[in-house]
Amino acid sequence: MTADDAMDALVRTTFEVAGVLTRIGGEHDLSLTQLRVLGILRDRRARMTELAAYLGLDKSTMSGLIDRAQRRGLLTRGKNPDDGRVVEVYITPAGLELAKRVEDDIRRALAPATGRLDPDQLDQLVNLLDVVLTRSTRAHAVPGPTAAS
Amino acid sequence: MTADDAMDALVRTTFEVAGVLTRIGGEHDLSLTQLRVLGILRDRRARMTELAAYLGLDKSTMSGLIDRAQRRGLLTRGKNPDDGRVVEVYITPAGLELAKRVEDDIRRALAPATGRLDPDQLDQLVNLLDVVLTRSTRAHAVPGPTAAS
DNA sequence: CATAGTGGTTGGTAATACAAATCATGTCAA
DNA sequence: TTGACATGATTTGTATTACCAACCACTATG
Repeated sequence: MTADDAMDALVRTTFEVAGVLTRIGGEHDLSLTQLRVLGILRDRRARMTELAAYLGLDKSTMSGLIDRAQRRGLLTRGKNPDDGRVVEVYITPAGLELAKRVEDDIRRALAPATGRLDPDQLDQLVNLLDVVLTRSTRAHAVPGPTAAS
Repeated sequence: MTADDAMDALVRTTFEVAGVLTRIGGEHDLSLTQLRVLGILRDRRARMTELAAYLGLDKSTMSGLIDRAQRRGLLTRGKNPDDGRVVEVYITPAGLELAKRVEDDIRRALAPATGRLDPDQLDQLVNLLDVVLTRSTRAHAVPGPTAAS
């Protein structure tokens, strides 16, 4: 029964957080997907197919998405010298700045929620979610089930 | 710092779970939003404005959403005898059946993830997420921070 | 070097979402 | 009671998101 409760809590949390992200994104004229793209490109560059695969979208969807973000000056397309077919996408300074602002807003928006937990509980939550997020089947060296933190 | 980690874990979990829901929904020709509508109407009926407010969407968006679902025979529109302006939306037997199938699929899809946690951990996770989801400011009588389960 | 494969874009269509305008019904005050 | 306003929902118009199929450009392989 508890597994069902957990599923329920996860799904409700998902909608709740997605709602917050959608709202904050909207305040900056960013869809949830654009917000994700910006988030990904904050750290690293990526090729179109890579982005599409990561986001679970079709290549053609990426083209339009990147088109619009590029038109807004948030991203740039560049060529890969080793393979003329590849298009690599970078974030621009303007994009980076926007990404930072959005991240701050998200932090502020979620603070009341996470703020209801004390440091120990936050640690627990992070550890538990990390386990849930583990993609592979390998045990992943769970960092102490109950003896955590 | 841990609050940021928690935020990060929550956001990544959100995208992960949303991805699963989108995939499963897609297998049944349901968008994430339609899936939510179906989920809401499983238990109770609702009026258009109510649904829109709950989902954070515009009323006009709801009209189209309900139109399509109704055309598929998943929902019905009914009139409220007390107020002629109000339209109430019900789920149909077909819709209920689909909702159940989808829920099963979601359960199956998330099982590997939640299955990595033992009963105690599942309890912890549910409790922690419940606290995070608490909308109001009241302390909500946290059911045992560390002494849980 | 021809052929097949890979990476992206283009064109077409449907769904999602918003805003503004509209319509029908309710409510309230003069 | 009726005129003015408010509320609930739909309609219309537009942009975005997303898919698929077809296509173009470039690589790799025989």
